[in-house]
Amino acid sequence: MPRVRHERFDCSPGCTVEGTLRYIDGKWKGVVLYHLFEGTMRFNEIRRRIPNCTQRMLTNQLRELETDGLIARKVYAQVPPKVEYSLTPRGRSLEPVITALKIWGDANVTLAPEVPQAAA
Amino acid sequence: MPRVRHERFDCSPGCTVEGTLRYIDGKWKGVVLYHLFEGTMRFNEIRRRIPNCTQRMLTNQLRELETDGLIARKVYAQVPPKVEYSLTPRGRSLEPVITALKIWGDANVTLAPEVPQAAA
DNA sequence: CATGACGGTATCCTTTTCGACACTATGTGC
DNA sequence: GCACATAGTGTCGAAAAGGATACCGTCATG
Repeated sequence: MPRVRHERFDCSPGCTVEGTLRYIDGKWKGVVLYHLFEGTMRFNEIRRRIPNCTQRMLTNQLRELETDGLIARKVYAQVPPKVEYSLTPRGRSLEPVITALKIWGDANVTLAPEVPQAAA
Repeated sequence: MPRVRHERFDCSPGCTVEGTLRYIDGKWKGVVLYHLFEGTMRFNEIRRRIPNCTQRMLTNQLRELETDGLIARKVYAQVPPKVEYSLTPRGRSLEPVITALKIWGDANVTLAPEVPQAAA
């Protein structure tokens, strides 16, 4: 999330591209959305799927996604807390975008590029 | 561009999504790519299309895109300098991604949300 | 009583991003 | 001699992103 989420996007025709990016930018938002496409999930369920993301960051990203109307947060008033996250229709409409990102990434992003894999 | 471009993307299946984002993230990269899909352009040509972007930032973004192998930079050894930017095949392969971002943005990103458009 | 699971907060700190502004070199035009 | 255009670079500083760590309340389990 940049300092100002979206101020004016009529500056030039490509600006809606940036506009979309502002929504899915953020270190873990892409992955979170990707996982939520599988279905509703509880907080720790998501957390386990993204081990490198700290609890605070996950909370942050989820809150922002919620604020942006991409995901819904449902709290159950139970004693061991239970919170479920799911995509809103708006969030689900991002599926082609995430899919495009994943396809390109699978083809072009080298996994762990700098790691010399047990450089003997 | 986050602090580390891509360290390991094998952490979870959605990570290539983030991987792709790391390439097109950066305040103006999306727009720059978008404009370059139209064809080769000179520095100030791009600059004029993205008025809100400062010269330094544009140079930055172009350098990063070049480093990532998405665009090519051709310098003509002329006295009034002339530099042309164009997409590499790799950069061009991002077209479906940018297109998906633009489609979603056109449909979902409100232009200038806080501006009450001549609120009388 | 201590520990763990759940779903978070609060605080602190470092790194990154990005904007503003000035400065560069060279040739042309006035 | 001065300004202008091109395509930058350098430096500074503020703000934001993001990581580390500790803490919260409640209930169940051992």
